[in-house]
Amino acid sequence: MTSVNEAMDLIARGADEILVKDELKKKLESGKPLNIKAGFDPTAPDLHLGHTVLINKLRQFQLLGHRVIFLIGDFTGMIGDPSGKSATRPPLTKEQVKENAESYQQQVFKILDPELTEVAFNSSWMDKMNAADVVRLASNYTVARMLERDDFNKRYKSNQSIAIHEFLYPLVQGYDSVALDADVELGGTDQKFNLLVGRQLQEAHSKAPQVVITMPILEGLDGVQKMSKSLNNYIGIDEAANDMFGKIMSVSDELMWRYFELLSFRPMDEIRGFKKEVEDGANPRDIKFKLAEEIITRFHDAKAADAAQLDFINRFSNNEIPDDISEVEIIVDSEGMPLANVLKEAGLVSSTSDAHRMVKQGAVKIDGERIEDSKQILTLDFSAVIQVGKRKFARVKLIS
RNA sequence: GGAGGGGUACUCAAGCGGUCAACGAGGGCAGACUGUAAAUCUGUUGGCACAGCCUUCGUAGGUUCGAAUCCUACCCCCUCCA
Repeated sequence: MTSVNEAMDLIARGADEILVKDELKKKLESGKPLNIKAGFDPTAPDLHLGHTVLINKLRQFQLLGHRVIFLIGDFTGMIGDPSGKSATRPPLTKEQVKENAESYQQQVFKILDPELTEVAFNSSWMDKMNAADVVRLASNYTVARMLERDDFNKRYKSNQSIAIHEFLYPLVQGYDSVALDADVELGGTDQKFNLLVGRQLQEAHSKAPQVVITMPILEGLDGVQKMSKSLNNYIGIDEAANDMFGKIMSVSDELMWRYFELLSFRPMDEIRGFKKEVEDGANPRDIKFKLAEEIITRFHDAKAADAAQLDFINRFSNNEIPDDISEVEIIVDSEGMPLANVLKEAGLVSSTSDAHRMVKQGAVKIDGERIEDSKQILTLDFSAVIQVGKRKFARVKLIS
């Protein structure tokens, strides 16, 4: 049985803020399993490691014996989170929401224990509200306090429009905490305001206010901007083991420690030990191997992790051609085809112009030999491994 | 409703009749060096039948031998006044 202090340490790991710490301690001391709430948008559930920072924290609560409520904001989805000023989203159909929710669970249960997770939809109580209920809910909060929120504030000051219904978003999210009897709610740092509204509404309903825990936004592979799909600096949890391995290895040494803190389940003491090893001269690469191995084991399995590591060493340390490369057959006529076009057809470059550039820069190899002429004609009997840059390979065969 | 400013490639940002496929910076990609780290240096960054040609500068027209640059209309954004 973990002590309350040990539990506090585990919960605090990587967290940005815990409001209010003493309240959390008291809740933990009660010895009762707590309701841990986290809300998710019902949109495209394509999770990457950045999202898992929060889910990892939920998992830690489960390990401590608490109950996680995975809340799908299907009702709030209709409003659209005004955080940041995104354009209005088209409302999702019931079927889409259901589909997304299922896909979510599938991905999330790679980390969470399904036995200790309750999935909830906020439409199940919001749909029952009538206009009078909504007015009553709205009476619990003031315009002045709404305008404290940073993005509302900016928009208000710069004379940009704020639709009234946008004020309802934090209120509904907060009401979810009332409906669920949440003891703790987790969210990203950008959710701080919304999470705090939950506290206020719980008090207005004569309930104990929830503890709010904000988790930092994980930096992407570049180490500067937040991990996101649109910035293409992410590691998706569905990615192939080899790709995951390579991407984790490309993380800078500095960022590696942050990934350890937020993505690894190793005890902090062990991680501090790794840090010491590196300071004493160990190759950071070998420590990074451990991080990659742990994460790939989580989303694939130990065997895949080992194979990925072996592949990585062969490919990049020993400069070998990987053996799982794709095979491409290209149909040509008797005249053959210029190399540049073959590269394009094989999907190794985006255009023939790009192909010419790559060859000029010495990035193209055929069976390991650097090529200098991008216009050379490849004929029907051609069959070889073509490489572009460090990581693009294809076994190319010309057929008629 | 009135006055002014602006829309340029992935982003920011020059250019304001030919020398502009469009300066510069960031980002991306590639090469060197490495541990596919960081830092650094170099090259590259619209397309194609690639020493040449074709299409790009909010949209549509027009002037001109020639327009991102001038004119007209339209769309969108911003600032100030009411």
